[in-house]
Amino acid sequence: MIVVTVRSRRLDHAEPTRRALVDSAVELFTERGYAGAALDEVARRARVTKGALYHHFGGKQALFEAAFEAVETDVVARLGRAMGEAGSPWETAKAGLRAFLEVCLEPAYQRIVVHEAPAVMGRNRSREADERFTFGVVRQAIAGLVETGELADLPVDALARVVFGALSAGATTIADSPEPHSAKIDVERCVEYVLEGLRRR
Amino acid sequence: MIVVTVRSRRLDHAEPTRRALVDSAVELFTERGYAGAALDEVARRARVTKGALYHHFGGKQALFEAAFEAVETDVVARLGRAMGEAGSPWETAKAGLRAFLEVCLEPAYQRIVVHEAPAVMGRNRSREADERFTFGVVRQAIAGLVETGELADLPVDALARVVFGALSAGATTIADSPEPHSAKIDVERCVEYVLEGLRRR
DNA sequence: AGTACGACATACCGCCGGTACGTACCGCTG
DNA sequence: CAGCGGTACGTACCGGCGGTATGTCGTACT
Repeated sequence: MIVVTVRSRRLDHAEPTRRALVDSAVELFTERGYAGAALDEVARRARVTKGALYHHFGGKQALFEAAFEAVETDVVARLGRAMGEAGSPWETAKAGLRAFLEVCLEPAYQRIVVHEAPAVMGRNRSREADERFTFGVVRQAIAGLVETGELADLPVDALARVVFGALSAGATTIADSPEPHSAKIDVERCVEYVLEGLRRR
Repeated sequence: MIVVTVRSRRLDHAEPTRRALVDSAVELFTERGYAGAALDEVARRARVTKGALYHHFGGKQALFEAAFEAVETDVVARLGRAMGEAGSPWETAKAGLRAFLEVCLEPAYQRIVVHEAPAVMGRNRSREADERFTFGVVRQAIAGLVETGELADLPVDALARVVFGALSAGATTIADSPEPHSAKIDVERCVEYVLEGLRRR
């Protein structure tokens, strides 16, 4: 039996508005944070009304999570490209590190994923979501290094969390620094030194 | 000239209500987060009205910052006691590390300081505030270790931020873990390994 | 005793998230 | 092609909550 799923033409109309809503949500949440962004204005920027918004999303929180996913999927894709070009596992990890620091400089990632998400979605939901995105990438890299014996034999989960925290803090430091350039040099030195210190010894 | 400042008896009445407000603010912000805590209920738990609240504080944000400071000062005091008993700088640092992980398990610190503060107070204000409290302690410890040559010669600011991030992430991991006990063992192993890796080599 | 001021209480406004309901348009069926 | 059901919105409204303006009571000071 062959089932041909025909995309309704109505969906061709519905999806663009949905995407427009997510886009303006990412914009406004980035600019003013979760509490500061009014749903009326999110809808206005997408040139629809709140009715449309509540048709596509369950509420403000659901809209935020959609924005969160949009940002994360984009980031993960770029991280994948940056790491795919490297050779050895160790080189891959370092390439990922640098790419991740770059990503953390972007306002949308900083505000939505790093700062607001834990408070808005709750710690557990935020953690679970991260698992499927950026943190998942870091975890994979760490796991690979531990398996191949490059890194010391430590519990992967805990190690990945600690390293991820160090990376995020470093990135935040760079982003908020009055002199991002020199700050980035300092942070990269520290992080690389930390990673070197983790090598099997 | 001798000036005797006589504490007005009115202040003896005003300060207890102020403290009661801060206390119930810490409670409610911990339970329901910043957005979920209604000022009316904060006042109600302190057995006053919103009028009293707005007499003592400029607004919700100011109240949050007062709660933030209350939590942090308490934590710093306990950290100081825990570290004062140790001998060498290295031992002091390790004692501080363990004490800090303990602190991070407390809901009030987790919710108010770690998760909500960056979003509520803004990243820069939150960073500046931290500087005067918990992060200041960590920074001091790191600076001491670098000066005495125990740690590698890295930029202190960046290093302190990275280590602080690693600690916070580790603590969050423990707090949110389904099995905090084993998680704590894992995290402590990782963090100690990271610190060992930072020793001058 | 009168007065000034601080420490609250009360009443009210405006914004915003959420809900209920109405409407236009599309695709399907007989 | 007429009628019908359902989807994709728009409109109108409610309620909660942060913030403000104003009133009141008690204390210290003269």
